[in-house]
Amino acid sequence: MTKSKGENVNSIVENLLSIHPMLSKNISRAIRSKTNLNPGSLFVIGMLKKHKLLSMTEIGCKLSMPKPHVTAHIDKLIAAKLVERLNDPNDRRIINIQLTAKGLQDFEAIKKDITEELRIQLNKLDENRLQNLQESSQIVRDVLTEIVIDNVDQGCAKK
Amino acid sequence: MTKSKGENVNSIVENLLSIHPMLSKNISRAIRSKTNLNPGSLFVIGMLKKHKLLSMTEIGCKLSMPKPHVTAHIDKLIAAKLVERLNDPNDRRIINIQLTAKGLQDFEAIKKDITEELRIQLNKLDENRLQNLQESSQIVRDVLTEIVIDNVDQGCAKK
DNA sequence: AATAATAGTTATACTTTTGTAACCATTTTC
DNA sequence: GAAAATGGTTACAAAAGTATAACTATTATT
Repeated sequence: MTKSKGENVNSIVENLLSIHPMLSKNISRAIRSKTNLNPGSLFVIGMLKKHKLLSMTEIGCKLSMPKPHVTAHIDKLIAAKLVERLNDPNDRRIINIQLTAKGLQDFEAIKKDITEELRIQLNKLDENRLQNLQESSQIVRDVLTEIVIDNVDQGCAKK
Repeated sequence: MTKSKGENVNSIVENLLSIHPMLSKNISRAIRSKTNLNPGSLFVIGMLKKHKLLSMTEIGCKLSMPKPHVTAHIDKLIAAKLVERLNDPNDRRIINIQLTAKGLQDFEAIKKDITEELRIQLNKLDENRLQNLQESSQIVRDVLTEIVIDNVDQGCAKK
């Protein structure tokens, strides 16, 4: 019972549309209750953890947000000492952002906190289903990362 | 290279935390640009499509939103003729909500619209990866539905 | 029959997200 | 070297999500 390409795409879209609100509700709520950061700022941190060093413009490009919003997020993160600004030696207009040691450390702790309920629920699953879910979520993550990054990076190229 | 239960849970949490912002950015933006509805209202419709008939309180319970928000969402959806109110014959306090024919029809069209970009990206994947992603996203959806519903339904029981 | 509990609405306020216009500093282009 | 383009900030405004208190109508409790 293999499906056609079109059927698979439709089914995937259905699944992602169903997954989205479940994650959104739970994770957003947890972020609000467990941290002083808003979800958007946490996305910025996650992006910085992945890419190590990004300029303001690059952050905005990768997260599809206009520059003024990036400034606002970074201002908050700097006030919390989670990131720092670094002047670019080659271009004095550019300000590069990176996580501080505290930022990296706090990010891990925050992740633990905000997913605690989810973790409790997951722990009720038996080993086989967990293993299965682990592999499946990994695949979804990897493929989405690939196609979403490709999409967002249009125009975000490093010159 | 099988993982321990705890390792699997951690890895799943990591994956879900990574999937969330990718879906959030893309789907939320598409909802905003392609429809007159806000994301929250669309979640309500999705829930109604699944459960057919829900009271105001049940909707709030399943989507973890307080009753005043439900009223606001339903008011908008009724103005758009996508849902209708039905008085409960057994309890005149209760107002049940269900999708109209237009609501069901529009929902399908909206889903097509807001996922068009995603669909284009997905179509670039080869058949094997699509099949793989279909199965994986289905598993993630099913398991999340199971554990999240269980979670949210605490206190939402049908009496 | 009086009281408590439930279902839903109205009103209000706050935060987050999103969008946009105007601006300064620096670099690139011609 | 003047003009245009780029990187970033400031300021303002609108939409959406979130939270809560107070209220009406109906049903359940005793």
